[in-house]
Amino acid sequence: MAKTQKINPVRGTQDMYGEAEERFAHVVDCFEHVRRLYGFKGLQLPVIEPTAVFARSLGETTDVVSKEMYTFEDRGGDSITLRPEFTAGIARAYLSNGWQQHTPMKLSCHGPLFRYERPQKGRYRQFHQIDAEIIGAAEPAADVELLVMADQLLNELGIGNGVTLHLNTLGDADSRDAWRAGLIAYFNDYRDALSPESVERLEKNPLRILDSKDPDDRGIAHDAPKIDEFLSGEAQEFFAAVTEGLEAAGIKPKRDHKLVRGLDYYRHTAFEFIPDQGSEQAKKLGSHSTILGGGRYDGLIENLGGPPTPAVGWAAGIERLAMLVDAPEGVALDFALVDESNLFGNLVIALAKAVRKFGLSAATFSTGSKKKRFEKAAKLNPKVIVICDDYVTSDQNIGNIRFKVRVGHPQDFESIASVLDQTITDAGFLASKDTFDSMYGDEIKVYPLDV
RNA sequence: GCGAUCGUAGCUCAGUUGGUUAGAGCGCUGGUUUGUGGUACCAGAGGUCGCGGGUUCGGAUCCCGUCGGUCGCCCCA
Repeated sequence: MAKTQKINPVRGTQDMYGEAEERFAHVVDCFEHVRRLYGFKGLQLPVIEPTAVFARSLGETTDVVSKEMYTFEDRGGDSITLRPEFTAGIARAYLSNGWQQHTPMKLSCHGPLFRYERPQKGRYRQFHQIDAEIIGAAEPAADVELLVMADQLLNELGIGNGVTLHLNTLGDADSRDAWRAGLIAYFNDYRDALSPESVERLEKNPLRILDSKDPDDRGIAHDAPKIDEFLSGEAQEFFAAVTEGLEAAGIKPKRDHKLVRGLDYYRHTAFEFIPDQGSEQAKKLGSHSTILGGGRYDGLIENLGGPPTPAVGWAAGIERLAMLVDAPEGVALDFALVDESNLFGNLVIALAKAVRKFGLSAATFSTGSKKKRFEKAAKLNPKVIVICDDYVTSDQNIGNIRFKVRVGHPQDFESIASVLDQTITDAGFLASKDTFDSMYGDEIKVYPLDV
């Protein structure tokens, strides 16, 4: 038969297994824990949305919308898009369901997102984020709560050290527009000195010149007008309140005048948690090392046709966080049941079921040579290996099962001994502890109740 | 969309200036052995050297193309 061609995964997707999967799951578990501590409700949202949800909210001209979305027509002719981010879908759900009645709402979710980009380190076409939002809260305290929560999350993940909160304000709509105009005027004078990319940005997204990686651009950007020169009194007060709130929580942000956000709907607070240069964390990540970012998006829900509604939120890439997290300690298997029984074919099944009823994990090994069975069991490093061996005694009706307790976990010996005793009885056998005396070799004779 | 780099067994890789039947470790299968077993030893299976062309007496090795991975630019978490 001709060899069929190997099927490759879709570019930018990954199959997670083993340690990678455990790290990923650990990040999600930790997030679920922390968001509950702050009273955020969970959300499950569709992965597909009408294309308009993103086109309207993110801005038609952004790269995300113009060239990075997975958009297709379904069989009914509707334009459908695989969500490239969470915020817009959350806003849509808020409007679809009339959740105005519940404001302010503290919401969280996590799951896959899709962007048609060139994959590289820490960046995939199907990627995953955790996300937290507060909708319907105009006060700076909401921004602060979100940031305090993010800070706690990073600390509980064990990656808080070496990561700094970079904070900026984009002001209200008027401030932002004025700043933007000021930046365009400033950079226009340096047009010839700017990198080609930045000249293009001058047209499309002048704020982005500020965080250009080009050394020449950086020099020019250094003296660019700062948002502070354009902030309205109200915007200043708002930002001051956020800063003071963070101080009260013991968080020291770094004011970053060059921090902007890519998407159009951001107002006021903008922030990113970024690993310090040269830190261990920074080395593990690729070129773009922001691990958690967000801000206030008071204009978004209105863009989607809803009433003016203030909102703040952040999102973090799970893959990126997972790269930084120490691998969680594997949960050791409690019981490995090696089937060497000839008399009782289903012995290990009964024993395993009984063990699990105690809330202990059990795995059975019934295939391959007897040596292989044992080796496979031993490799999992279980707390105890039970060899279900038997032999016929003189009266032809009695089996004998040997138990061996591993040396690696002697501290568990007592509890395991008692569980074994009970388990064996539950499984329909009589245990006699005659020889169950030492930590090492340790046999129990077990007599089936009913053979 | 642009740039760099890599592509040899299931996995991680070695293959020297192109030269006889392409190697190792791990894993897998079987066996021997060690006082009751995770060890050690032996053996076996598994590769059209990403794919297609070219140069050559001869290509895993050189050239071109193509596909795929990785990293970077753009953008973003």
